[in-house]
Amino acid sequence: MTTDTLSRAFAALADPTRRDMVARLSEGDATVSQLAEPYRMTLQAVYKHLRVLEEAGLVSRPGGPQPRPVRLEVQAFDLMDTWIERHRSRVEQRYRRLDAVLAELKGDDDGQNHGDSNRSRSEAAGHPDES
Amino acid sequence: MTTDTLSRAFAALADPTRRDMVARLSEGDATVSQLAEPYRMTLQAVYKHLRVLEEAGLVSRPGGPQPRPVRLEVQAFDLMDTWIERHRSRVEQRYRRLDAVLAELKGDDDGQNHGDSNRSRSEAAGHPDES
DNA sequence: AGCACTTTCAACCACAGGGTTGACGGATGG
DNA sequence: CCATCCGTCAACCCTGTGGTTGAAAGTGCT
Repeated sequence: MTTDTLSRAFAALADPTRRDMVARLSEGDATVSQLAEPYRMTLQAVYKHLRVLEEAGLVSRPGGPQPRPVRLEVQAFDLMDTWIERHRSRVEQRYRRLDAVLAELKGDDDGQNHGDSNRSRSEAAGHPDES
Repeated sequence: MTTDTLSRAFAALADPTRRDMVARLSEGDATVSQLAEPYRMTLQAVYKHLRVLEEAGLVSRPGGPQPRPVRLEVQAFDLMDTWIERHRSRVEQRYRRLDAVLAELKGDDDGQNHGDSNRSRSEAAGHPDES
């Protein structure tokens, strides 16, 4: 309902069937029944999956209602991609910086980390936003 | 249970709270209680989220049991990233090829698409695998 | 109009998932 | 030893979701 696009996109791809549909759609558009054919579930179930993908913005349905084609929508992928990429890169940066620090003080300190190494709780961070 | 890693990874990131945790962990390791502090839910709830992230392979818990740190695990992100990237690129290739075809036969055919433009159901494709 | 086919809606069922409360093991510190 | 904080497990509630069946629309063909 109030769920944001990113959540819906990730949730949509959390299902193997849906991922398979996306995989097949990446090869070319298809109608609902064409999509449904390989699976052992009902056409209605497939249709429901389709709705999920649609509401996640991963898929669109252009054309008047008959053999209504289903088309992949790339932009939603970009959303997830940039999200993942942003945080992945942050971690890697942190690793690089840590390696630098380790190289800096070589091997003088004891190997034990006393747990409270990161006392930097500077920003309140009381906001579960997405930035 | 029998759910594959990719499904778990996507499902894990489908939750805003979990995504926020990942975002914060990308800035540095943290303990369970440190992680829990900003949210208005119980520590146990946060712990559960943590378990989800852990079973998805997005996070690891090194160190003996005391202020057990939580650490981001980048490799799982690579999994999702490559998946997304693979299919995104396929669609883009298709678009390029389609543009090429359109350019090829410029404007001779009628503008109406009779719906059954893609009769190419050549490959059986009856395999819901992940490849 | 009538028939066949494809898409869509609605009601229902079983189960996974986010959240809670309650209690328990294990280290830390008086 | 006893208090305490942290992490963890378990039972339970409620909602969301994947799947079903059954029935309705919309369109194409004769």
